[in-house]
Amino acid sequence: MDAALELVWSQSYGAVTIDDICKKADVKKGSFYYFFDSKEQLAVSALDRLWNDDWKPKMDEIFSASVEPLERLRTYLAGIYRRASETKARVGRMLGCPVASVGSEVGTQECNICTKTREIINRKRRYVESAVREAIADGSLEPGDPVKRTVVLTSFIEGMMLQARTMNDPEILKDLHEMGLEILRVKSPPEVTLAAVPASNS
Amino acid sequence: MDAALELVWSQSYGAVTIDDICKKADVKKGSFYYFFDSKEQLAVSALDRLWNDDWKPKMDEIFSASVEPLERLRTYLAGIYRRASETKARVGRMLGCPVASVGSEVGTQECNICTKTREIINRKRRYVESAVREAIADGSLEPGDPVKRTVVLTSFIEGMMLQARTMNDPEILKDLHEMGLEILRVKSPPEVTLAAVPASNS
DNA sequence: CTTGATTTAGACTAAATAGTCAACTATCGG
DNA sequence: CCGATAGTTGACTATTTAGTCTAAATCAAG
Repeated sequence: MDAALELVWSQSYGAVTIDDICKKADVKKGSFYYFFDSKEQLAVSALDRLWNDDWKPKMDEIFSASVEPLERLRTYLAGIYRRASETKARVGRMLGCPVASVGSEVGTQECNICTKTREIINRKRRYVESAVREAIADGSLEPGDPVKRTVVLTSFIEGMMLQARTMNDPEILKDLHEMGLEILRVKSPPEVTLAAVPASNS
Repeated sequence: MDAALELVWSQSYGAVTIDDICKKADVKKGSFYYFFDSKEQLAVSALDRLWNDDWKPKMDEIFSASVEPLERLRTYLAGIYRRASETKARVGRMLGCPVASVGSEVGTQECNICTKTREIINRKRRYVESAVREAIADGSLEPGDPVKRTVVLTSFIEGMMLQARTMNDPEILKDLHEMGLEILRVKSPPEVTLAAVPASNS
């Protein structure tokens, strides 16, 4: 599953063959088919694992209720550019969001992968939405519909990631944090925002 | 090229084979290789044609200098949901932006397709950017950096399209127009905006 | 019509790919 | 140590796929 994720993330779902995955994982085809029926089933399992073992814990930490809602969003936004840069430094490529990439690629085919990517995207969104709702309620964001505000923010983020991947340039994400806060309509002026930034590395 | 575009758009670049394209175009392999060296070269030609024969004329019309800058942006935004719905009605699927989909899929491979998708995305952006710049200059948008404003808007749009494709639901784009104007920071209140809409079908 | 150039057809090869299978090996509870 | 279960292996088949090649067909101009 790790090998499959890496390959699919750095290339695309369609470009990766079962032979590639077996080679990368140093496993023979027979072993592969002992555990999985097909590439599709493997992809679903791998995405499921990605969510449960990697993303969910991280999201639970970032969006912990012990942190102020606006601060959660700040931390989330700041992490995007940081992780993209790290990945680019590690693999030499701007990779973007694997779930969005795969989701877009197979989204027209109504396979099991679609169900899984949709599920993960919706789960992720829920974290953002509840933080946005709370932040609007506690007055740290301008009043408005939290659902729409979340749609705008998450679409913006996905669009930025998509573009960074297409252009192979993580630097496109440099101002994502700042732009994201602007989209969110933070009440306090940017000067105050800037002064508050050091607190985000807690 | 038409057959290739249709297939790649409705599925993905990796999922479409030369045989598929030949079958769809009702052409034999020998003919294909008489005109093209490979699937990649065909894709580049097809994307180039898509831009020159389809997108560029449309963009030139929408972003005509004879129209007020804000009005250009309005028309552009309104067209996205409309066309997505039409396509969904025609092919039964929410397809999104073919250039963005292909660009994301092959973006990590540094092939000729990448160059072409990047070129098209940049060209498209220039239309939006100049309209945003003019709209800020003439006071119909709040003051700010037109480049950043454009990045935010286009990323938002691409993110929405990506999501609509992943979810196979064009209705996600229903409020794109309104949300886009909010992101653009239109100066006049939404009531006035609403009253001005009928003028957009000119 | 004739000729030469362009285009098409379809059979062909070689490689890649998905998927199968029976034999083999490791592990683990008793 | 035994037997059983779980896991591994590599060779195997069938299919798909990219790409080639030659002969036939079409076309355009004199």
